[in-house]
Amino acid sequence: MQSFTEENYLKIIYHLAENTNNVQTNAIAEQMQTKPASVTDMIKKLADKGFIDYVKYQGVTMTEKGRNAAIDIVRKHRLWEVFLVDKLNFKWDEVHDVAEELEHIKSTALIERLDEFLGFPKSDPHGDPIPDKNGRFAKTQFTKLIELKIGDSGTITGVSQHSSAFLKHLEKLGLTLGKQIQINDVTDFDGSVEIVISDKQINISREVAKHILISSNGKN
Amino acid sequence: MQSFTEENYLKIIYHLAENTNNVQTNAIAEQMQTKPASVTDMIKKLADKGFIDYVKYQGVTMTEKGRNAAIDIVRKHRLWEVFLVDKLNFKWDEVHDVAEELEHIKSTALIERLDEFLGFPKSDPHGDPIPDKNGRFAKTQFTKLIELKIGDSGTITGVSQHSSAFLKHLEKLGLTLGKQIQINDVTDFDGSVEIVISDKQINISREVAKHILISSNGKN
DNA sequence: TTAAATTTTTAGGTAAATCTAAAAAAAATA
DNA sequence: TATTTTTTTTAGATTTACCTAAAAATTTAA
Ligand SMILES: [Mn+2]
Ligand SMILES: [Mn+2]
Ligand SMILES: [Mn+2]
Ligand SMILES: [Mn+2]
Repeated sequence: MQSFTEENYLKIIYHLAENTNNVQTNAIAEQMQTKPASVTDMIKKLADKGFIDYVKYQGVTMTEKGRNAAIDIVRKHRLWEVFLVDKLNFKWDEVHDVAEELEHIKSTALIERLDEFLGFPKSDPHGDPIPDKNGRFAKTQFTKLIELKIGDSGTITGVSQHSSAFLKHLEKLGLTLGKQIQINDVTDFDGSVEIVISDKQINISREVAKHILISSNGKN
Repeated sequence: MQSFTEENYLKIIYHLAENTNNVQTNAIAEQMQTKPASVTDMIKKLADKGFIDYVKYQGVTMTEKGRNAAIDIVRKHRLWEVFLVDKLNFKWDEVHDVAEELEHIKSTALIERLDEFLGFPKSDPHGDPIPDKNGRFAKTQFTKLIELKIGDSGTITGVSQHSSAFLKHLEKLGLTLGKQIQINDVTDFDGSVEIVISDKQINISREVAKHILISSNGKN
């Protein structure tokens, strides 16, 4: 069994590995809010334990064992987030920090029964997929709102930024999961996007549009 | 905020202080499954932080601050136990170890909403009282079954031993919370007790009888 | 009330996870 | 290609929570 710290490293390396092949020391340090020297120490340890492959100066890649361990933590994180929102009436912007703690509770029985209690949810309050107990989950194929063209429409099915400030902002604009949107116009001046949502026309900044994930109507 | 280790020390000192005025170093070491020398280190630290009063060679006593901190942990532990039994269908002998981890999750909002979700329970699956959010709880006045005399009767309202082995044994004998019992006889030979429960007559060992808590009929 | 037993503390050390400062390697740029 | 910049690693410390062995204080018993 791994320490909390090891689990946090594994989860972060796993997420970084979704975008790059070789995960860099500095990238890990930034995510872990620690120093590169500390990361070097830890990745040696994780490599010794067989969670990652590590070649000096070349960054790290996850092994099968490491990926499984990381997915297990992600599963727990997302299930707890569903619990907090569905059962304890937390808002979607309030759950992340608590889930960061709850994800480290070690009990297979607990997480399986929680999964069942929640009705085996497929996605968390931010639209992210929840791996099943075998670590399997549908690889979601979303389009960023910013990439849509005028006239395109779709459903909000996820966000790629989990900060409380961002989520609260979306909430205020009515941009919540499941809502239908259509692109009306893209402003030349600042790249902001004019969309129609719930029969109202609103303008959202480029920065916001970058982090909203859309599934096109008709598919998915 | 305290570390997990500090919280565990506080909780154990709090429980030991229920039976003695000055809690001894060795008693803490035994409960913490650690060495007396380690305890000395930690109690100095807890004294520095104002959680306990400590005089060399005299043992420790809890301060108001320490008691409040400990009660808060006990509250969390017991609420999580209720959650596990009431919502996730754990048995009463399966919850303790998981609750030992969950009790350290730091979020006031979480525990208050959990309390509400559970319907503000007054006692946990083992009959122990749950402090409210201000740390107040009814001091339960139970009698040990072993202390009852022939002919006495009452209701099982608690246990003073939380090991899985003991609780499973009680379950098998049908000795669960809320059950009515009456003392039929006490065996001279081994001190075992013959009781009537659910219209059946069974014999329980002295050791078992010591750890079952009864509230007399009529009161409580 | 001295001697023996028990309890508690001190002294000195270890392992995990962090840090700073400086050296080494790799990548980018001129 | 040589130089500069960036990335990564090493070396050496620090902090927390432990440990063992030995000394000191307290309690119990003779
Ligand atoms: Mn999250
Ligand atoms: Mn999430
Ligand atoms: Mn318990
Ligand atoms: Mn309990």
